[in-house]
Amino acid sequence: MIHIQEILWYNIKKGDVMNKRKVPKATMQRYPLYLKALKKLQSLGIDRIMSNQLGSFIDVEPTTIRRDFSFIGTLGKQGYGYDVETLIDTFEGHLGGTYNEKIIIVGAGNLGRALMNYNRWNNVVGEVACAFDIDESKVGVVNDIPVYPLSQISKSIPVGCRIAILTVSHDAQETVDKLIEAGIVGIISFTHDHIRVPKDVFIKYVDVISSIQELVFQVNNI
Amino acid sequence: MIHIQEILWYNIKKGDVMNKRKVPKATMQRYPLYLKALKKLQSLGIDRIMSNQLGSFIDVEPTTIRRDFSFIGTLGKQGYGYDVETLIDTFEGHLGGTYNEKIIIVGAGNLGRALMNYNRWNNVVGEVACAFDIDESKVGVVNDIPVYPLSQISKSIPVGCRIAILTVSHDAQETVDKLIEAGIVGIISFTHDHIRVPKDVFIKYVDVISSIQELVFQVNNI
DNA sequence: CTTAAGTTGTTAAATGATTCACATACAAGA
DNA sequence: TCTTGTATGTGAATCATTTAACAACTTAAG
Repeated sequence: MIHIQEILWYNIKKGDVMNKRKVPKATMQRYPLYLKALKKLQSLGIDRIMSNQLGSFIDVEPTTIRRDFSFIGTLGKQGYGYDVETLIDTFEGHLGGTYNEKIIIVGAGNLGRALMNYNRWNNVVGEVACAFDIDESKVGVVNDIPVYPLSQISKSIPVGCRIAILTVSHDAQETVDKLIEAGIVGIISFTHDHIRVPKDVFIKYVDVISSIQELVFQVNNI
Repeated sequence: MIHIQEILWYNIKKGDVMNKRKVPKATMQRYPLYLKALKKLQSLGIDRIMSNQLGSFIDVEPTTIRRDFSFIGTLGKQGYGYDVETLIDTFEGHLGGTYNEKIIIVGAGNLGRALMNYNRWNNVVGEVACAFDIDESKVGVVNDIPVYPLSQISKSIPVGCRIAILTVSHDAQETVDKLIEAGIVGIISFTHDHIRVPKDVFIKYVDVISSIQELVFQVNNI
């Protein structure tokens, strides 16, 4: 004899837990694009959108968009489309739009300072809390952001800080090891070096040179 | 009766022309990584390598590496491995290592100037020939690189220039349209805007904010 | 020369991602 | 309220990429 509670539990499990399928990597890479596009559309006064309109706006198949959205939940209404504001709120919740992500910059050279002067951090992912550099002469303040000596990382790293932007020009691996020890679990690396991290730490490369090389390859192989 | 020439022709065609399969996108994205790793290994004095050694160095399956390499040609020797110098030469040939790629930077603000001061362009993909900015007050010279008014793009763009780095903060789409008109076929965009290009033009985004958002999503969904 | 050990390049199998196709449900107008 | 048109969300099919498995070949040693 099967108890009603078992049936309910089974359905809940099946519907909520088991359906929480792993989000494909390719899908994750498109989420920031969706958010970007939706904000643009909102700023143009659009408050409701269909998957094929959004698709033609960003060159993604409507059906790909619908499937990508479905990993997050049931966001649209059949026969109606999607509410732009709802979508933006949902995506911001997942992509750091609570604006309380504390980010540190490691390496206060040309690029590091350019990033500190970049004025679009707030209201996008959070704020740059502070920076670090191994060179004591770089210590000080840039655009209201304090720069500390790298040796003080474990003392000066903000509470709850998980993400670091790496703009050092030397000893990248060594620096990353220190960051992980200090509790960092996500790294954006601007260096052209390959860095090894444990598999519970995520690293993403923002590498102009690799991008140009890939572009040259594409241009040469039409 | 079949003539010997037909057999030879058939074999050549089958082996050389038909096997020139289209390189997968995923593979293209790994080529710069391979080149980077190989150069590192060479600087450590390694002149011969096996696919599984390289694989464990960069966390890519050896069999993926071998397949990726096979799109370019027969680069290794069975029972021996790969000659590091040969690999580097081959990849450099495909990825702009002839160092004669003339690159322009469009937008001479903080980021644009930081890129001009970045001193690792030479001997990697080519050189930054010049820069452009819509703001006449930015015109001048930065790190020996001339900065021209954007209005002069069609006159001042170097002959044979195919690749532009976009670091403008406004009117990205409009600027890109001008670049394409001036003969640019590959664009690295640092802007956070979505840009539309004809399908014979390639665009790659180097976008800190999207990267951070993707990282936040990953960190939140372990 | 012959054999053993080892690594590539590639065919075939497995996994991952995209697109098709359609049942389902909502919206809007009569 | 009913009916019609429309857009979503999702199994099933297709396409793309990765991994496994192995034949073919190279080196090196006896």
